[in-house]
Amino acid sequence: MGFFSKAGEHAIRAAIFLAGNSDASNRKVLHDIATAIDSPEAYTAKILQSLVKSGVVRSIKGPYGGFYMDDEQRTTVSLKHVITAIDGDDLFTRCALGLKACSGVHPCPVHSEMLKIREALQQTLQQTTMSSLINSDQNLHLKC
Amino acid sequence: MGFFSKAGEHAIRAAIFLAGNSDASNRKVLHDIATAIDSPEAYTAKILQSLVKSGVVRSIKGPYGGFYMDDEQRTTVSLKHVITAIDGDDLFTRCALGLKACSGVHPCPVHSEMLKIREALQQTLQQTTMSSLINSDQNLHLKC
DNA sequence: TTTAAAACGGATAAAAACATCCGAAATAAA
DNA sequence: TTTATTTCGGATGTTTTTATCCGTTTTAAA
Repeated sequence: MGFFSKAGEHAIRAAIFLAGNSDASNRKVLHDIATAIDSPEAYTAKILQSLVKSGVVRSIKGPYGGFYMDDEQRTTVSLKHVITAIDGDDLFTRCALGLKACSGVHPCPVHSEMLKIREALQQTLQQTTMSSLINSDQNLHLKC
Repeated sequence: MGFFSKAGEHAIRAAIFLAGNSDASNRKVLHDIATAIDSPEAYTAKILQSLVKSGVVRSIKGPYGGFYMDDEQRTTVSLKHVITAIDGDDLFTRCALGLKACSGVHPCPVHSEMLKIREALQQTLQQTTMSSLINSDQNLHLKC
């Protein structure tokens, strides 16, 4: 895979879609989200449930319910929040060679090289909030 | 997972071990490699076969045979060669959101952000040759 | 209060990644 | 030439990830 798992990719697309196309009084229903981001509906349901639990999006049950992202989440939630909610933090913490004991005091042969990349990635994902994404590009495309 | 698949992690450890502990007249046998890098033996066999096919290491069959890395490979082979031999180039080419049509002219919402990280990673992996690794650290530890 | 629409949660299924097994081919030494 | 040692390659098994299914819960409207 690339940087993220497939579930993580679905999650980011779903989060961006909700950031740009929903709010507390304009909820989106699972079917519409899955269609908009071109992801399998049932699997997207699971992923959205995880995002709700981790506070990335909100949901309301019953008729006229659905998923949405509120203004606070749009400004607070970063790509790092989204991806760690689904993939965990292996990308930021796991030794590139898979060594359990790898650390600053006991580094693997590629430790310092990878640390730089890792920190650049982490910083980019942290500073990329949902609002920064939807403001920088009003024509977000999330499928195909 | 982290940046690389588990197979990719095994592969890098194996390549570094052979770079630092073998040459054309000092081959290492599968069992010793697997032990040295703390990887499952049978699976390591498969991975080594891929590395042989892609020219990262060499092998000789029969008694007194084994795997090794020659001087040319030590200076030529980079971490990028090793990892692409096992994981392919998804890490360098796949859209972070999994969009098929993502590209410079039709970018996904995180295209430019991820491109920078991707290029930094690619450059780091390309310039990190096997010889640079074993020269910079004579006490490579590859297990635990 | 009944009905219908939606998310929720647990069970199951399919695909991919991870890993093992074993016979075949190569080859060095006895 | 026989034997033993090693990699090679195909088949198989296991685990994790990806994905689906379906009954339950919530809740708004009729």
